[in-house]
This record gives sequence, structure tokens and C-alpha cells, in this order.
Amino acid sequence: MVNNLNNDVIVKNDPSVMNAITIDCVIFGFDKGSLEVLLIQHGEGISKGKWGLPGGWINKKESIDNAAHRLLYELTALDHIYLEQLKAFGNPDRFPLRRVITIGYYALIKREDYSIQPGFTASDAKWYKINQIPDLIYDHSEILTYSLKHLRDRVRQAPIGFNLLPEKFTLLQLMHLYEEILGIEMDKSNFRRKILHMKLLVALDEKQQDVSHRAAKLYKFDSEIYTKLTEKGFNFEF
Amino acid sequence: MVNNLNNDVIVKNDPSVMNAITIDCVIFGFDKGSLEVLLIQHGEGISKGKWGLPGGWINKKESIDNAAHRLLYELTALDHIYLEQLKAFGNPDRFPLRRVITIGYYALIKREDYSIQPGFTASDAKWYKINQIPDLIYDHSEILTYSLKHLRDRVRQAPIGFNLLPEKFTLLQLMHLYEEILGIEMDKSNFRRKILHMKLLVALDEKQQDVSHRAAKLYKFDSEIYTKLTEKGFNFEF
DNA sequence: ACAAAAGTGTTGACAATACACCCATGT
DNA sequence: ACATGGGTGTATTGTCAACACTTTTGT
Repeated sequence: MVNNLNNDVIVKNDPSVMNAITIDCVIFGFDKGSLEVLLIQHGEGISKGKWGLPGGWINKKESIDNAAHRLLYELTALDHIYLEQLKAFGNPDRFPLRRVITIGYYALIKREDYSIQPGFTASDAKWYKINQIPDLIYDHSEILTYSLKHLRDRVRQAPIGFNLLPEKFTLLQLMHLYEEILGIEMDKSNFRRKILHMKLLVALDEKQQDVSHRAAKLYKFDSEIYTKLTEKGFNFEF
Repeated sequence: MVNNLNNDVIVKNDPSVMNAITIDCVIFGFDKGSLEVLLIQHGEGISKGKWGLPGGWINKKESIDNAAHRLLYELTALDHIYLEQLKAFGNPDRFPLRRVITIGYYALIKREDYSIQPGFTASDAKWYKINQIPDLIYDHSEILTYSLKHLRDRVRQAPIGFNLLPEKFTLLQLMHLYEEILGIEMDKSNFRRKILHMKLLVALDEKQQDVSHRAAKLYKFDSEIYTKLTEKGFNFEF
């Protein structure tokens, strides 16, 4: 399932597919305090053995957003994923065989909802910590760098970080997420005040289980509240 | 010069050109207190007489950014323009004849540097005030709406508004620009304090000429200062 | 003198930061 | 009892918005 997404395996002549445009996805996850990216190893073709971003071709009859969702579903078996277009990457020589422009997307997924199925044949899929990324094929490093920068900007201006966490989370987990993504240290007390003051979180009647210290209260993000607040002019900012 | 940019005139079979991807540019200008967009009227083809965004095809050997710059130069004869990619638009039926994906760009130009040359034959190019836009071909309204939203976001987070003003401007001109783009009213005194406090502007030893009231001091934007400040962690924000 | 816009000063409300401290719980 | 993280309180400083006021200049 994974390896049919290697977009250099075959130069497509399938007429139901656009043959000069691909989609590449940067899929972010968050696990044990680290921001990670899902990479796949190409099993065949000119870049056999090398790692790259999961991607694929666009069908003639689907929108590009649809194509991205479809590819993501084919890869992770996850639906209703947070997904946004980054931008198009179009250096004339980015793809060695011929001129192919790619449209970058990035997705945020809850790691708890997803377990990797290793691909067929020689292909492999693996999570890499953001500071331990191997050399990538084509211009995929550039795409990844761009998406990381974009994520850092976005996460400050819209409440999208929640998409990386489980449904229920503690305030400190949320803070650690921000610290990891932004690469800064934050003050516990001030973070609590700020995030609670926004009233985007719903406090649950539940606490952490099986922790070797005082259990923290669990919260969840309420996107309805957020929608209502933005309509009133509220602006998320970190 | 203008009408060869109408991207529906001929379905290109030229092998030196990518034939399933175009570029469309939203070109913003600012004149007499109004935000405006440059539109062109198609002279031939299926959408003859209709207005749309200037756009064109991508040469096989040029990057997409280059293509956008080239098209912009061909259209406005202006060089060194502020230009940024918006995103790709790819609904399967956005273009009536066949599947074409377009990459949107937006540009900010100083109206004083530019005077429209009317196109050949029946084509025309014209500035439209942002709230008097006619019906546009294809999905160009969507692209314009998106770029306007994007401009409003961007202008708050980076000092790009200056690209719409003359080299030398007064603080009130700058404020009116922000008011027009953001659609809000601002306080003169607070605006001055805020913008001067950022120390991005250089006060010139010059004043307005030929005004029938007290002449205001002229300022210019110094992008070097901005670069240095951002390196130190400064963050433009409005 | 007065209109029109330039430019300054003051205030109160509120948010950001730093930091000290107490609380609950498992080992 | 102590380590670990959960959670509260406070004092200081800075920023934002509202608005009243003075200055300059052309007519």
C-alpha cells in the first residue's frame, strides 16, 4: 500500500492521471515529546533505497485537495485528517527524468490513532524525529524545511496544534508540544493562564491515569467554541 | 503585449511549454486611498469580452517563480516587483476545455512607477477598485478572494504594505493604506507611536510639497534594518 | 481667523513576564 | 521523606486604546 506512492517508480502514461504534477505530503506526528515526520523508502526505480516524502499522482477527475486526502488515506488509513496545502514547488530540474511540478501538502495526525503498516516488497515507512532526518530525494528536504517553517508560523496563529495530540490531554502536554514545535522554553504558570484565558478548552471530569505523580486534569479542544469566537473577532495568538 | 497572456486564447501545443499548468497573477495597486487590482479583458477565444486575472503558461525550462516574474514583466514592464506565491488552484472543472491547474501569485506594485499600456486588438487592461470587481472568468473570483484574505493576513505580519506606496510617504498615507486593506479605522496617535516604535522607518529631511495644510514629514522604509531586527528575533505585528 | 491636517501627552485597562510558593501522589 | 510534576498567587513592566490637546501652514 505504501510503495505505490513512490512517485518515481514509473513515469505514468495512464491517461486518467495528470502526468506533469504530483502531490507530496509532509505528515507530522508528535510522540513522547518529539515532533516527527513520516517518510517512506523507495523500493524501486531510480531512487531505490532512498527516503522521501510520501506522494503520488493526481487523478484527472479529482480536485487537488481530494487527491491529497485520498493519498493520505491510502497511506495512513486515516480519515478526517487536518490537511492544508503548502504551495507548489516547481524548479525545472527538481525531478531528474523530466519536468514535474509538485504541490506540497502538510498534515497533522494523532499518533495514537495510527500504526504504521510496513509497505510491500522493499518499501518501508518510518517516523523520523525532526532533527534526525536523513538525506531526502529530489527537493524533498526543501519541501520539508518549508513546511516546518510554515508549521511554526501557523501554530502561533491558529489552534491547530491540538491535531497532533490525543483527544484528551493535559495542559503541560500541550505546552510541551508548543515548546517542541517552536523550539523555545515556556513558563508553566503563564502558559496555563494564557491558554485557559482564551476559553477554547473544555475541562473534563477526568484525570491522568497511571502516572507516578499527582495526576493532572484532562482537557479537550472545542472547535465549535473556536468558530464562534472567531466570528466575534477573536484572534488566536501565541 | 497584454493579450498574449489570456490563457484561454489557444490551447497550447507548444512543446516548450507545460500544457496542464498555468500561472495567474493578482496584481495589487494603491491609488488615491483605494486598493485596486489589475484585470485584463480577453480579446479572443471562449471568454471573449470577459475580465480575468492576467496569467500565462510556464516554459519548460524556467522555475515557476521565474515564470511569474517573466509574465509580470511582460505585462507591466516592471522589474524587481514584490511577488509571492499564493497556492495552487486545482478543481477538476475550473477550466472548461480540459484539466488545467493554475498556480496563483500575488504582486504589490507602486502605481507611480507604472502606467498601463492598453493591449492590442480588443484586449484591455484596467485597474479595478477592490469593491467594484466585475464577474471574472473561470475560478478567478475565488483566486482573488483568497489573495485578498491572504494579503490582509500578510500585511499584519510582515512589512509588505510599503511595496504599494511611493518610496517616500507620510505616516498618514501609511495608516490610510492599512485602513483600506484591513477595512478598519485606526487612531492617528496610536498608529504613529506603534510604527515609529518599531524603528523600521527612516525619517527624511523632507516634507510634503504643495499641500494646502501643514506639510507632513516624509519617511521611507528601510529593509536592511528590518532584516537585522528579524535576525534578533523582532516580529512585525499589526 | 479659521480650516485642515500634523503631531504630542495623559490616562486607565489589561496582558506579558518572572518568579516564589504550596499541593497531591507514587516510590 | 523526597522527587516529580500539578497548580496558585503576585509584583512589575509594558502595550493598547481612547481621547483631549497643541502646532503649523495655506487660504
